[in-house]
Amino acid sequence: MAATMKDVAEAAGVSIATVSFVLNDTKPVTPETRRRIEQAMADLGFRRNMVARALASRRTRIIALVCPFAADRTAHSLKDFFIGAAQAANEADHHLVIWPVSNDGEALASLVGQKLVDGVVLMEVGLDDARVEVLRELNTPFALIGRTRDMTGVPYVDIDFETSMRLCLDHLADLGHRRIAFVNGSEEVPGMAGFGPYVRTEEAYRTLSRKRRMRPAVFRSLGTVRAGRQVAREVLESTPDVTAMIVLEEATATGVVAELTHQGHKVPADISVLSVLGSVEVAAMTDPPLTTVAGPSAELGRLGVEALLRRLEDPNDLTALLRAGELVIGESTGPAPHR
Amino acid sequence: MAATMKDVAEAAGVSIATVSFVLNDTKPVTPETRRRIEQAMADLGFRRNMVARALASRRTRIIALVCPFAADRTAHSLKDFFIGAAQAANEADHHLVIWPVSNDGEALASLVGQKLVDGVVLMEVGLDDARVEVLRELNTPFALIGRTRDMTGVPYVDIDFETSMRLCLDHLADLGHRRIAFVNGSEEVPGMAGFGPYVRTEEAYRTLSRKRRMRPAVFRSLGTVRAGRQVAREVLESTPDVTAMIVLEEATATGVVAELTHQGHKVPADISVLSVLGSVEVAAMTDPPLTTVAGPSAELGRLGVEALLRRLEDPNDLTALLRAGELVIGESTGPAPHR
DNA sequence: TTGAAAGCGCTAACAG
DNA sequence: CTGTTAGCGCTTTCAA
Repeated sequence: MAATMKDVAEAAGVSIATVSFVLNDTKPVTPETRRRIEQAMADLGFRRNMVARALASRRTRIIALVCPFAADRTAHSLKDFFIGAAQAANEADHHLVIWPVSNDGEALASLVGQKLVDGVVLMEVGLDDARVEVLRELNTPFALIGRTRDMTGVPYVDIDFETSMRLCLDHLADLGHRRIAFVNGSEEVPGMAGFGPYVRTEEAYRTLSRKRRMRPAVFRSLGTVRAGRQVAREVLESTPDVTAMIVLEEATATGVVAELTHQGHKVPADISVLSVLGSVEVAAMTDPPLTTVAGPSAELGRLGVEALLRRLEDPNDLTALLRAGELVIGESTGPAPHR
Repeated sequence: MAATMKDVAEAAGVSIATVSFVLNDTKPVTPETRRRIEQAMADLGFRRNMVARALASRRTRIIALVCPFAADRTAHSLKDFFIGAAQAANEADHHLVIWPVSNDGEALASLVGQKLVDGVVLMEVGLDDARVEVLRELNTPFALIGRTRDMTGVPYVDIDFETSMRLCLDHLADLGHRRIAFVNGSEEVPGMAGFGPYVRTEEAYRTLSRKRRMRPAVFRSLGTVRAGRQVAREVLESTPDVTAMIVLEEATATGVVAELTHQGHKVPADISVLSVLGSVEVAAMTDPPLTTVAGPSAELGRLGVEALLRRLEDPNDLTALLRAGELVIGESTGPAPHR
């Protein structure tokens, strides 16, 4: 069977402790001894048993990514978070386990209690999130992707909503738009009340609009294509002087473009549409392809893991990182029409 | 700190072995003793340490999902595989780790060598896949999502391409279509040569077309919107009598619809478009929303894990499951036009 | 039906 | 610089 450290020690004619020292680089070892040990490891094809190591060292080198449970009501970009997080973990010689757990404190506590993971990265945190309390009480190291209301002492990474929104408004203002509507997601959806991105993008939109002396016009819509078509009609009826729309949920943005076109409005000649914090893939799928401020999903997954890993090194580390989306210009935005 | 079995044993006035027996239900225990032990566990808030259990039992109860590395060239549905797999694992009291490993045998071998996981589920397997050989040599239990050329002795779950394609053709034939093109993905992409879904859907399309005495017309396209627009033009030029198109990559399908509409062809009045093995979410995003035979992604993730778990119970278990997509009727298919 | 004890493979004092 | 050894918390014989 697979060689153990004992086998390596015997083959190299040293004690098992010495093998451990070269493996972990925790104590000085004569070059010659080291060489013999490394030779033996190579000969035997030795690979260190993670489980034994974890038990003895009280560090499993596994971290958990807690993600929303529902496969359906879940952003396209979830896969980017996964991949980004898993890669960051792998690069640091850690493993990433996926825990699809909804807002269920008990389930989370039970998983954490298994002592399988060194720490937890929490996704899609709400402004008030029960899971954060659970983790705090369990004394488990954790980091958040997103923010709760009170972030004192909690490491997190999140989207820089203000900068992201500023990118949208700058782009549209540069094109001469002065009457810009914002279509937010709907907090009516169960579990979405106080959802950070909804709250923060809207706040940024309102603040920045006023600063530019533009009258805010906020609409809400479910994150579906159908709802997007609906809200497009609403906007046209209630605020006909709008020349551009910033849309938060990408499916909604898609519906908006479809409905505008359907009603005979040219995008972007008559009205511009900009998708904020969606994915480039989905943005590319509409006709015309959406201009978007793409959400930094994979990066956030990576940064969340890295924040947790730092915290594991240093219990006082307090990462607080914001990352803005990136403006990817498509064909759904153009100069404001003369009216 | 967290209570151990020893604590429970002491509190219940029994030996640690007895606690283990009730925990694992491996030996008969007097109801009274059992009660005392359960009481003690409840009082102490005992939770079994997974790592110690794993080391002693030589079963970690962790399985790995090996998924494509590249965050970009990766289907929207990847997240569904993840969630389906993670849920299935959780339900069976297992954990799922994500290993983003491309076709790199050595990396995979190194991960497996850590003895962290009991088995591996491989995604996106090609007709000839190096990783399968690696796993076989390492003597690691594994299951495939997808199929290699030679599947003797290998447990797998995969899409039932023939039935999925039959659903497409039936649907279109029922609507009176007789001249149906198929737009395949492109094997020109590095790593996509011999990609199972490409090979098998095309084969099914050709076979079934001939059976119905319809002349096959196969096109190939990269899985992007732009390429979809391109291929739509190709089809129109080279095969103007086509009244329906079946498109494999969903981004391509999106581009096809956009281009047809753009060129003044009404979908579906002039030409029907059907997306095969895409996601309902993306299908809903075009205008008109695509009819699709939706790929069973979450289910395959789940079934792949379940196949592996069975294999772990019984090394001779040989799961071989095919699951067809599901026809979700949108508004991109309609009666064949009179010509 | 229960208990004692020997590991699982490694880490980390401590001793030399 | 290297070796000895006591665990990590649990499973699993074997004996009682």
